[in-house]
Amino acid sequence: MKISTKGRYGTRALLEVALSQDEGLVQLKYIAERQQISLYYLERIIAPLVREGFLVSTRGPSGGVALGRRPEDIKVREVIELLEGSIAPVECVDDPSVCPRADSCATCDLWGEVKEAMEEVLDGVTLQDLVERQKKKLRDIAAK
Amino acid sequence: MKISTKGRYGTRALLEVALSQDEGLVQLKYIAERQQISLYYLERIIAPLVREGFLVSTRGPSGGVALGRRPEDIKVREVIELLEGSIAPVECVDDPSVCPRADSCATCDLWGEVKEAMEEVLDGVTLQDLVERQKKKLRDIAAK
DNA sequence: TCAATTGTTGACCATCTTTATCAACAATAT
DNA sequence: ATATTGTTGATAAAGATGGTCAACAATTGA
Repeated sequence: MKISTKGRYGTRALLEVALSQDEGLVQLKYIAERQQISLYYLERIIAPLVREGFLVSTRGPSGGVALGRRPEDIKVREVIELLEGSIAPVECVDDPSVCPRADSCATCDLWGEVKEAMEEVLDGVTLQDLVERQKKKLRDIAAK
Repeated sequence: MKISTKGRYGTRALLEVALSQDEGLVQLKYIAERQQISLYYLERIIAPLVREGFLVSTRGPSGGVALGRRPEDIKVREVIELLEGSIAPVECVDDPSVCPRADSCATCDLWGEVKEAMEEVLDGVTLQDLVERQKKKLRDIAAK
Protein backbone atom coordinates (compact mmCIF):
# COMPACT_ATOMS: atom_id res chain seq x y z
CA MET A 1 0.00 0.00 0.00
CA LYS A 2 2.87 2.34 -0.66
CA ILE A 3 2.68 5.71 -2.31
CA SER A 4 5.49 5.97 -4.82
CA THR A 5 8.25 8.54 -4.84
CA LYS A 6 6.52 10.38 -7.64
CA GLY A 7 3.61 11.36 -5.44
CA ARG A 8 5.82 12.00 -2.43
CA TYR A 9 8.48 14.00 -4.24
CA GLY A 10 5.86 15.88 -6.21
CA THR A 11 4.06 16.96 -3.06
CA ARG A 12 7.30 18.01 -1.43
CA ALA A 13 8.38 19.90 -4.53
CA LEU A 14 5.13 21.85 -4.62
CA LEU A 15 5.47 22.58 -0.93
CA GLU A 16 8.98 23.86 -1.48
CA VAL A 17 7.76 26.16 -4.24
CA ALA A 18 4.90 27.40 -2.08
CA LEU A 19 7.29 28.15 0.78
CA SER A 20 9.62 30.11 -1.49
CA GLN A 21 6.86 31.87 -3.35
CA ASP A 22 7.68 35.36 -2.16
CA GLU A 23 11.15 35.27 -3.66
CA GLY A 24 9.83 34.80 -7.18
CA LEU A 25 10.78 31.93 -9.45
CA VAL A 26 12.21 28.80 -7.87
CA GLN A 27 14.83 26.81 -9.73
CA LEU A 28 14.57 23.06 -10.06
CA LYS A 29 18.14 22.82 -8.86
CA TYR A 30 17.16 24.59 -5.66
CA ILE A 31 14.18 22.29 -5.07
CA ALA A 32 16.33 19.25 -5.76
CA GLU A 33 18.94 20.35 -3.27
CA ARG A 34 16.53 21.35 -0.53
CA GLN A 35 14.45 18.21 -0.87
CA GLN A 36 17.33 15.90 -1.60
CA ILE A 37 15.88 14.66 -4.85
CA SER A 38 17.96 13.94 -7.94
CA LEU A 39 17.60 16.85 -10.34
CA TYR A 40 17.19 14.48 -13.27
CA TYR A 41 14.39 12.62 -11.56
CA LEU A 42 12.76 15.82 -10.37
CA GLU A 43 12.44 16.94 -13.99
CA ARG A 44 10.28 13.90 -14.63
CA ILE A 45 7.99 14.85 -11.79
CA ILE A 46 7.77 18.56 -12.48
CA ALA A 47 6.78 18.06 -16.12
CA PRO A 48 3.21 16.81 -15.50
CA LEU A 49 2.72 19.42 -12.78
CA VAL A 50 3.53 22.12 -15.32
CA ARG A 51 1.44 20.46 -18.00
CA GLU A 52 -1.62 20.43 -15.72
CA GLY A 53 -1.15 23.98 -14.52
CA PHE A 54 -0.13 23.33 -10.94
CA LEU A 55 3.10 25.09 -11.83
CA VAL A 56 4.12 27.61 -14.48
CA SER A 57 7.66 27.58 -15.77
CA THR A 58 10.10 29.98 -17.35
CA ARG A 59 13.26 28.87 -19.11
CA GLY A 60 16.54 30.64 -19.45
CA PRO A 61 18.77 32.42 -16.97
CA SER A 62 17.02 33.20 -13.69
CA GLY A 63 14.20 31.01 -14.88
CA GLY A 64 12.38 28.52 -12.73
CA VAL A 65 8.89 27.53 -11.68
CA ALA A 66 6.14 29.16 -9.68
CA LEU A 67 2.70 28.09 -8.50
CA GLY A 68 0.16 28.17 -11.27
CA ARG A 69 -2.76 28.21 -8.85
CA ARG A 70 -3.35 29.62 -5.42
CA PRO A 71 -2.12 27.16 -2.78
CA GLU A 72 -5.55 27.20 -1.15
CA ASP A 73 -6.95 25.80 -4.37
CA ILE A 74 -4.59 22.86 -4.69
CA LYS A 75 -5.75 19.74 -2.91
CA VAL A 76 -3.13 17.12 -2.16
CA ARG A 77 -5.45 14.57 -3.66
CA GLU A 78 -5.23 16.23 -7.05
CA VAL A 79 -1.46 16.14 -6.95
CA ILE A 80 -1.34 12.49 -5.98
CA GLU A 81 -3.88 11.48 -8.57
CA LEU A 82 -2.06 13.36 -11.28
CA LEU A 83 1.28 11.77 -10.48
CA GLU A 84 0.14 8.27 -9.55
CA GLY A 85 -3.24 7.79 -11.09
CA SER A 86 -6.30 6.78 -9.09
CA ILE A 87 -5.89 6.28 -5.41
CA ALA A 88 -8.13 3.19 -5.50
CA PRO A 89 -6.46 0.24 -3.78
CA VAL A 90 -7.80 -2.10 -6.44
CA GLU A 91 -8.85 -1.46 -9.99
CA CYS A 92 -12.35 -2.88 -9.66
CA VAL A 93 -13.29 0.00 -7.36
CA ASP A 94 -13.02 2.44 -10.25
CA ASP A 95 -14.07 0.07 -12.99
CA PRO A 96 -16.16 -2.96 -12.00
CA SER A 97 -15.96 -4.34 -15.51
CA VAL A 98 -12.37 -5.48 -14.98
CA CYS A 99 -13.60 -8.18 -12.58
CA PRO A 100 -16.37 -10.65 -13.39
CA ARG A 101 -17.00 -11.00 -9.67
CA ALA A 102 -17.24 -7.29 -8.93
CA ASP A 103 -20.95 -6.88 -8.34
CA SER A 104 -21.21 -9.88 -6.03
CA CYS A 105 -17.95 -9.34 -4.17
CA ALA A 106 -17.97 -8.12 -0.59
CA THR A 107 -14.27 -7.38 -0.57
CA CYS A 108 -14.56 -4.99 -3.51
CA ASP A 109 -16.98 -2.89 -1.45
CA LEU A 110 -14.50 -2.85 1.39
CA TRP A 111 -11.70 -1.59 -0.83
CA GLY A 112 -14.09 1.11 -1.97
CA GLU A 113 -14.52 2.22 1.63
CA VAL A 114 -10.77 2.32 2.08
CA LYS A 115 -10.50 4.51 -0.97
CA GLU A 116 -13.15 6.87 0.33
CA ALA A 117 -11.41 7.18 3.68
CA MET A 118 -8.16 8.09 1.98
CA GLU A 119 -9.87 10.55 -0.32
CA GLU A 120 -11.48 12.27 2.61
CA VAL A 121 -8.10 12.93 4.16
CA LEU A 122 -6.39 14.00 0.96
CA ASP A 123 -9.30 16.17 -0.14
CA GLY A 124 -9.24 17.93 3.18
CA VAL A 125 -5.67 19.14 2.94
CA THR A 126 -4.55 21.87 0.54
CA LEU A 127 -1.07 23.04 -0.32
CA GLN A 128 -1.75 26.09 1.82
CA ASP A 129 -2.52 23.81 4.77
CA LEU A 130 0.81 22.08 4.23
CA VAL A 131 2.58 25.44 4.14
CA GLU A 132 1.05 26.45 7.45
CA ARG A 133 1.78 23.11 9.03
CA GLN A 134 5.33 23.24 7.83
CA LYS A 135 5.90 26.74 9.17
CA LYS A 136 4.43 25.75 12.50
CA LYS A 137 6.66 22.70 12.73
CA LEU A 138 9.74 24.78 12.05
CA ARG A 139 8.65 27.34 14.66
CA ASP A 140 8.09 24.59 17.22
CA ILE A 141 11.50 23.10 16.54
CA ALA A 142 13.19 26.51 16.79
CA ALA A 143 11.44 27.25 20.09
CA LYS A 144 12.68 24.04 21.63
CA MET B 1 -1.48 3.05 -3.80
CA LYS B 2 -2.44 -0.43 -4.83
CA ILE B 3 -2.99 -3.36 -2.54
CA SER B 4 -1.22 -6.39 -4.01
CA THR B 5 -2.81 -9.66 -5.00
CA LYS B 6 -1.47 -11.26 -1.85
CA GLY B 7 -3.67 -9.18 0.40
CA ARG B 8 -6.62 -9.35 -1.95
CA TYR B 9 -6.46 -13.07 -2.64
CA GLY B 10 -5.75 -13.80 1.01
CA THR B 11 -8.82 -11.92 2.13
CA ARG B 12 -10.97 -13.65 -0.46
CA ALA B 13 -9.56 -17.03 0.48
CA LEU B 14 -10.39 -16.51 4.14
CA LEU B 15 -13.86 -15.36 3.18
CA GLU B 16 -14.34 -18.47 1.09
CA VAL B 17 -13.30 -20.67 4.03
CA ALA B 18 -15.61 -18.79 6.38
CA LEU B 19 -18.52 -19.23 3.99
CA SER B 20 -17.91 -22.97 3.70
CA GLN B 21 -17.22 -23.44 7.37
CA ASP B 22 -20.21 -25.61 8.09
CA GLU B 23 -19.13 -28.27 5.62
CA GLY B 24 -15.89 -28.92 7.49
CA LEU B 25 -12.47 -28.73 5.90
CA VAL B 26 -12.07 -26.73 2.73
CA GLN B 27 -9.58 -27.83 0.12
CA LEU B 28 -7.16 -25.37 -1.45
CA LYS B 29 -8.24 -26.67 -4.80
CA TYR B 30 -11.80 -25.70 -4.04
CA ILE B 31 -10.80 -22.20 -2.93
CA ALA B 32 -8.63 -21.77 -6.00
CA GLU B 33 -11.47 -22.76 -8.29
CA ARG B 34 -14.13 -20.70 -6.62
CA GLN B 35 -11.97 -17.59 -6.39
CA GLN B 36 -10.22 -18.09 -9.70
CA ILE B 37 -6.75 -18.07 -8.21
CA SER B 38 -3.91 -20.31 -9.39
CA LEU B 39 -3.55 -23.20 -6.93
CA TYR B 40 0.21 -22.84 -6.95
CA TYR B 41 0.01 -19.18 -6.11
CA LEU B 42 -2.68 -19.75 -3.50
CA GLU B 43 -0.33 -22.08 -1.64
CA ARG B 44 2.03 -19.14 -1.23
CA ILE B 45 -0.71 -17.08 0.32
CA ILE B 46 -2.23 -19.74 2.55
CA ALA B 47 1.11 -20.64 4.16
CA PRO B 48 1.50 -17.49 6.27
CA LEU B 49 -2.17 -17.58 7.21
CA VAL B 50 -1.66 -21.06 8.63
CA ARG B 51 1.60 -20.10 10.29
CA GLU B 52 -0.07 -17.23 12.12
CA GLY B 53 -3.09 -19.23 13.16
CA PHE B 54 -5.73 -17.62 10.98
CA LEU B 55 -6.19 -21.06 9.47
CA VAL B 56 -5.49 -24.58 10.62
CA SER B 57 -4.64 -27.24 8.10
CA THR B 58 -4.85 -30.99 7.76
CA ARG B 59 -2.95 -32.96 5.12
CA GLY B 60 -3.87 -36.15 3.41
CA PRO B 61 -7.04 -37.35 1.75
CA SER B 62 -10.08 -35.27 2.66
CA GLY B 63 -7.70 -32.79 4.21
CA GLY B 64 -7.95 -29.05 3.83
CA VAL B 65 -8.05 -25.89 5.88
CA ALA B 66 -10.46 -24.42 8.39
CA LEU B 67 -10.60 -21.16 10.33
CA GLY B 68 -8.21 -21.12 13.26
CA ARG B 69 -10.05 -18.28 14.97
CA ARG B 70 -13.63 -17.19 15.18
CA PRO B 71 -14.48 -14.97 12.21
CA GLU B 72 -15.63 -12.23 14.58
CA ASP B 73 -12.11 -12.11 15.94
CA ILE B 74 -10.32 -11.68 12.64
CA LYS B 75 -9.95 -8.09 11.53
CA VAL B 76 -9.24 -7.50 7.86
CA ARG B 77 -6.42 -5.23 8.92
CA GLU B 78 -4.59 -8.13 10.53
CA VAL B 79 -4.85 -10.16 7.36
CA ILE B 80 -3.58 -7.35 5.16
CA GLU B 81 -0.72 -6.52 7.49
CA LEU B 82 0.32 -10.13 7.69
CA LEU B 83 0.37 -10.59 3.93
CA GLU B 84 1.64 -7.19 2.85
CA GLY B 85 3.40 -5.71 5.83
CA SER B 86 2.51 -2.35 7.30
CA ILE B 87 -0.25 -0.42 5.68
CA ALA B 88 1.71 2.84 6.00
CA PRO B 89 1.87 4.69 2.67
CA VAL B 90 5.48 5.66 3.38
CA GLU B 91 8.10 4.06 5.57
CA CYS B 92 8.83 7.15 7.66
CA VAL B 93 5.35 6.93 9.19
CA ASP B 94 6.32 3.74 10.99
CA ASP B 95 9.98 4.53 11.47
CA PRO B 96 11.02 8.21 11.39
CA SER B 97 14.68 7.24 11.55
CA VAL B 98 14.67 6.23 7.88
CA CYS B 99 14.31 9.88 6.88
CA PRO B 100 16.55 12.66 8.15
CA ARG B 101 13.74 15.11 7.46
CA ALA B 102 11.04 13.15 9.27
CA ASP B 103 10.54 15.30 12.36
CA SER B 104 10.38 18.56 10.44
CA CYS B 105 8.33 17.30 7.49
CA ALA B 106 4.70 18.27 7.12
CA THR B 107 4.03 15.71 4.43
CA CYS B 108 5.09 12.84 6.67
CA ASP B 109 2.37 13.86 9.13
CA LEU B 110 -0.13 13.84 6.32
CA TRP B 111 0.82 10.32 5.25
CA GLY B 112 0.34 9.32 8.88
CA GLU B 113 -3.21 10.63 8.76
CA VAL B 114 -3.85 8.66 5.61
CA LYS B 115 -2.61 5.55 7.33
CA GLU B 116 -4.86 6.15 10.31
CA ALA B 117 -7.88 6.62 8.10
CA MET B 118 -7.21 3.33 6.35
CA GLU B 119 -6.62 1.56 9.62
CA GLU B 120 -9.89 2.80 10.97
CA VAL B 121 -11.75 1.21 8.09
CA LEU B 122 -9.83 -2.05 8.12
CA ASP B 123 -9.98 -2.37 11.90
CA GLY B 124 -13.72 -1.92 11.79
CA VAL B 125 -14.41 -4.86 9.51
CA THR B 126 -14.05 -8.46 10.62
CA LEU B 127 -14.22 -11.63 8.61
CA GLN B 128 -17.67 -12.19 10.08
CA ASP B 129 -18.74 -8.81 8.73
CA LEU B 130 -17.53 -9.83 5.30
CA VAL B 131 -19.46 -13.10 5.56
CA GLU B 132 -22.65 -11.24 6.37
CA ARG B 133 -22.10 -8.67 3.66
CA GLN B 134 -21.41 -11.38 1.14
CA LYS B 135 -24.54 -13.33 2.05
CA LYS B 136 -26.61 -10.20 1.83
CA LYS B 137 -25.20 -9.36 -1.58
CA LEU B 138 -26.02 -12.81 -2.88
CA ARG B 139 -29.56 -12.58 -1.46
CA ASP B 140 -30.05 -9.19 -3.08
CA ILE B 141 -28.87 -10.48 -6.44
CA ALA B 142 -31.11 -13.55 -6.20
CA ALA B 143 -34.13 -11.40 -5.32
CA LYS B 144 -33.67 -9.21 -8.35
C1' DT C 1 1.39 -51.66 5.05
C1' DC C 2 0.77 -49.33 0.62
C1' DA C 3 -1.03 -46.08 -2.37
C1' DA C 4 -3.46 -42.12 -3.12
C1' DT C 5 -4.30 -37.65 -1.61
C1' DT C 6 -3.59 -33.16 0.19
C1' DG C 7 -0.91 -29.50 2.37
C1' DT C 8 4.35 -27.50 2.78
C1' DT C 9 8.42 -25.63 1.27
C1' DG C 10 12.47 -24.20 -1.34
C1' DA C 11 14.02 -22.88 -5.76
C1' DC C 12 13.21 -20.61 -9.73
C1' DC C 13 11.88 -17.09 -13.23
C1' DA C 14 9.42 -13.93 -16.55
C1' DT C 15 7.42 -9.53 -16.48
C1' DC C 16 6.37 -5.11 -14.85
C1' DT C 17 7.17 -1.10 -12.10
C1' DT C 18 10.02 1.92 -9.98
C1' DT C 19 13.60 5.03 -9.90
C1' DA C 20 16.34 6.98 -11.90
C1' DT C 21 20.21 8.91 -15.65
C1' DC C 22 21.81 11.29 -19.73
C1' DA C 23 22.00 13.80 -23.85
C1' DA C 24 19.97 16.64 -27.14
C1' DC C 25 16.96 20.36 -27.54
C1' DA C 26 14.08 24.78 -26.79
C1' DA C 27 13.53 29.11 -24.76
C1' DT C 28 15.14 33.30 -22.71
C1' DA C 29 17.79 36.88 -20.02
C1' DT C 30 21.71 39.74 -20.33
C1' DA D 1 25.91 35.50 -28.94
C1' DT D 2 26.18 32.83 -25.09
C1' DA D 3 25.26 31.08 -20.87
C1' DT D 4 21.54 29.41 -18.37
C1' DT D 5 17.48 26.93 -17.28
C1' DG D 6 13.45 24.08 -18.30
C1' DT D 7 11.70 19.94 -21.76
C1' DT D 8 11.66 15.63 -23.70
C1' DG D 9 12.91 11.07 -25.63
C1' DA D 10 15.77 7.12 -25.01
C1' DT D 11 17.71 3.95 -22.02
C1' DA D 12 18.47 0.90 -18.13
C1' DA D 13 19.56 -1.11 -13.38
C1' DA D 14 17.20 -2.92 -9.40
C1' DG D 15 13.53 -4.56 -7.08
C1' DA D 16 8.76 -6.04 -6.62
C1' DT D 17 5.06 -8.73 -8.42
C1' DG D 18 2.81 -12.72 -9.81
C1' DG D 19 3.27 -17.20 -10.82
C1' DT D 20 5.23 -22.04 -11.54
C1' DC D 21 7.22 -26.48 -10.40
C1' DA D 22 9.06 -30.38 -8.14
C1' DA D 23 10.26 -32.70 -4.11
C1' DC D 24 8.58 -33.61 0.28
C1' DA D 25 5.66 -34.53 4.61
C1' DA D 26 1.58 -36.03 6.64
C1' DT D 27 -2.59 -38.50 6.68
C1' DT D 28 -6.40 -41.51 5.29
C1' DG D 29 -8.41 -45.65 3.92
C1' DA D 30 -8.18 -50.00 1.54
